[in-house]
Amino acid sequence: MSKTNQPKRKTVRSLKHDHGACIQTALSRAEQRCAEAGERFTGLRRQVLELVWAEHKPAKAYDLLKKLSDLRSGVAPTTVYRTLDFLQELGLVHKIESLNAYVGCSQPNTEHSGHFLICESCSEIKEIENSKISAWLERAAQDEEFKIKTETVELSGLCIRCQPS
Amino acid sequence: MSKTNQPKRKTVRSLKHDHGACIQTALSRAEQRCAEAGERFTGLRRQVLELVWAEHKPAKAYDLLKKLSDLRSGVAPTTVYRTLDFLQELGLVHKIESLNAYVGCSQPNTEHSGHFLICESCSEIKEIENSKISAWLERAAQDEEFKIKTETVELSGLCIRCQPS
DNA sequence: GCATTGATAGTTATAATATATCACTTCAAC
DNA sequence: GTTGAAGTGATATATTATAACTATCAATGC
Repeated sequence: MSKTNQPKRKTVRSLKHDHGACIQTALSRAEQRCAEAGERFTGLRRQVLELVWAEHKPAKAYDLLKKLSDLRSGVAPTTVYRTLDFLQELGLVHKIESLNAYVGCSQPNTEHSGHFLICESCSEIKEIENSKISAWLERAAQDEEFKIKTETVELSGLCIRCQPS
Repeated sequence: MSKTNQPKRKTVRSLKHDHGACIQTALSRAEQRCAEAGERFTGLRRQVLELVWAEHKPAKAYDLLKKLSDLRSGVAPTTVYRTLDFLQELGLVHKIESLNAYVGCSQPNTEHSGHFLICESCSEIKEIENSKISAWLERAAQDEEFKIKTETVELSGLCIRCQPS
């Protein structure tokens, strides 16, 4: 066993990724986003967002409920769903429709629909920032004279680390 | 009131669209598809598919359950979900993840993920056949060296008939 | 201060969606 | 006609989500 003060490294991701900092960034962006919107970033909202960001994996509402119950009392489904709805409205989390689960948004300051790569093997989720996708989809919709309001784009498959070499 | 034998015209779509024929086409394609796959197109499967195709709108599992109960006895949730799963595996229906609902597939003979335009106003759903979308998404995924297996693309908004003029 | 008010959170109940499991039936192949 | 697999029936339960009402908190004007 190493005697260094390095934090434990458990996943491949963590080899390159300081997740503590990642969560802190998300929280301070959220604080900022709430301030802008004139909304309060309450203890409950902070705790739920922190739990959602605990991993780069989709968080299920009832799993959040269980974890949240360890942190405070009087937690019911409503508590979780209400808070997730709030966070969604501010663009702080996205719902993954194909999994009935939630992930933190990495770009809460820009207006956008989330587009996701979902690894079926390790469950990690990556939000792709490729704005061309929206432009392409708009174009396809225009062929039908359809006016898009929200885009659900969820691509399931294998991330680079889970592909057989 | 007209005295012709024309069927009643209730929706805008029906003015240009012979939906009876539309369902018949879907059913015979399904028969063909099952034969190819060495699967049986049973009465139950036919009835469920017919109900899914009743409208170009998403059909919810429990609504199908109710309607199916009028047609036969011993219908439970399992009956419906099992049959929908079967139809999905053969590519005869798609699930709309953002609505927890099902629509008939218009191209059951070609291998494809469904891409949908969903009107928030009239609920009509159109499957877009634009194969460029898949190519674009592949390209975006390749930037992350991600291997796509299934695509969920659901674009909600307003169809041409529901847009304010 | 403190009363008013709207936003936030707690509480209870229930609705909507989906799966597990086991038993019975049907049907096609032999 | 037997048999074995596929299909369906039946019962129970798990999972996901919302409704409706009450209590508390926190900002504001007085």
